[in-house]
Amino acid sequence: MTDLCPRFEGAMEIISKRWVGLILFQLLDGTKRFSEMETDLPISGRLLSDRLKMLEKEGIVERNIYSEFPVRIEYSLSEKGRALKPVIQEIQNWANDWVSPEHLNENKA
Amino acid sequence: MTDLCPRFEGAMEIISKRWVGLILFQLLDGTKRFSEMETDLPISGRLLSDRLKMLEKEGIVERNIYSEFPVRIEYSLSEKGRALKPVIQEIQNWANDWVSPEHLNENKA
DNA sequence: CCGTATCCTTTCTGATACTG
DNA sequence: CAGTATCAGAAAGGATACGG
Repeated sequence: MTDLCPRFEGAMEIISKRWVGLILFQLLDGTKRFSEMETDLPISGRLLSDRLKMLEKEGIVERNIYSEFPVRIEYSLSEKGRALKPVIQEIQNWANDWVSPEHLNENKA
Repeated sequence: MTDLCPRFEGAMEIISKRWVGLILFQLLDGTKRFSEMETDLPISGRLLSDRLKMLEKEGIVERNIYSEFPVRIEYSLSEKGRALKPVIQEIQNWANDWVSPEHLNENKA
């Protein structure tokens, strides 16, 4: 079993991780700081931290530290991350065509 | 918090559900029977059943029953489901460019 | 063949509290 | 500000057995 396409599976494993889509969506808009992201996303700091670490490990997100005072840390997309733009774009297109804004929180069968 | 884009969030909630990507990938290839999918996917029958039911509820997958003998049941994509083809395609493109086939099972920090 | 029901284990999430 | 540690509850996942 399981041999659809190893690369595709690998990609899905990253992208389909919960919250990753929203994080990417946000970072495509530009560099962000931790607290900004935490404010704009519906997740706790711990989860955001987990995901950013994971995405950094995957080479999708870059973490830049500016030794000013106070220290500033910014997150942005790497080239690999920016390459996901078409994916996010297509999801957005599909969402516009097929998903109603009220959809959220309706999926408890 | 949370107001990136309700539609996008709704879309991500469906698409990023674990295994959904692989299921869509498979169905884009054509109509499939339950046992075929179970054989080709790395998930148990219970999960496959759950996901198909969810996708059917979302109007993405169609379930067709042919009253032959023995009864034959086939799954295929609805128009809404086929509209996801560009998304899957872009993920595939990204995977080809950026994901190594060995990637699987490396994400346990 | 095509599932559903149940049980049990693993993983994921979120709240809270605490460092540099 | 930018996280990490811990802990408990929720959700997801797999195995198995059974029904149409």
